[in-house]
Amino acid sequence: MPDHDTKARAALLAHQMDRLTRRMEAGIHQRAEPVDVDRVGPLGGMALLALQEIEPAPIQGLVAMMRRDKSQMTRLIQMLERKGYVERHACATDGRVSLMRLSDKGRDFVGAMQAIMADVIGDLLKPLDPQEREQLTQMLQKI
Amino acid sequence: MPDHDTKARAALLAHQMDRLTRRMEAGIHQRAEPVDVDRVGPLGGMALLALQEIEPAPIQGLVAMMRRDKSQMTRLIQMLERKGYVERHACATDGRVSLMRLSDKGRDFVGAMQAIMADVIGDLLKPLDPQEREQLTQMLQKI
DNA sequence: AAGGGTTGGTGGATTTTGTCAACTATACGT
DNA sequence: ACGTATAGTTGACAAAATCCACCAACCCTT
Repeated sequence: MPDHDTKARAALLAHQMDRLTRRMEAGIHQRAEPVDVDRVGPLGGMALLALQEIEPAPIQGLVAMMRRDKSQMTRLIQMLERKGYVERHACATDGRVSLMRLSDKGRDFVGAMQAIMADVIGDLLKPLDPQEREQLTQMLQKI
Repeated sequence: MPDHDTKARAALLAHQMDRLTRRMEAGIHQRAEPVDVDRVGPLGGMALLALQEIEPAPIQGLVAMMRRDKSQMTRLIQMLERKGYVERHACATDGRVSLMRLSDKGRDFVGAMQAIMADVIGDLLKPLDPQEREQLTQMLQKI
């Protein structure tokens, strides 16, 4: 009965991912001093991390990268800008886009955030040996 | 500079997971006939899937499994019960707990849902050969 | 150069999820 | 019998997601 197995395994995978994500967030929330995650929110944190990879970038870049609705992204960025984590300036070659980049404050945040995440995730991945971890990221990369 | 690499890779992993989750949900949302996911919501769907694995179970069971707040689970189950997907009856040995199990309608839903998920996930995992898929679920299992 | 379709970004409104604290009632241990 | 722990519920609220309409700048094609 391979059919039943396949079906159950797909659901299992989704469940595992959800669970793992949840544990990550919980771990981060726990270890991050309130000062650090000082009201950027988990989503804002992810956005800053992502932005660091592609800056300078238009909102559309983040939308594609994070797969969120664009309206959600504009509001998120507005918030991050208000709080001084990102800066924006009009694009010279296209009047519609405004390019975002991290401010110094934003860059500091990203550094701290990465440290925390490395800590938390390293912890969660303890049951895996280094080689497996490498495999895991590579597999996810392929997808 | 191994330190910088490690930090970046942790963030990358989180990002990959988030992205993959998002793609799953999008895929499911796309292929599910509206009738099927007929207002149970993504979370409700996951809950039914999870419940199937452990029924009959108290709410506390789902709370542990899905790592959500108990109040959230209460309300979610109430909704699912109202709509006829789950049934509850008092536990004989413990007056505090009420055990949940899937109704026939709930069971039908789970079957349909699993089929869709197998489809969607099978699609997303296409870049991986069968052996790798096996590895992936096993790794996640370890965690 | 002028229209028509496309794309980047915003705003409004609503729903779904998530969080935190208080509270009831039953169970359990001593 | 008493204090404490546990299962479940409720209220209030914050955060995240979704959907739709909209503007303005772009890019065509004619």
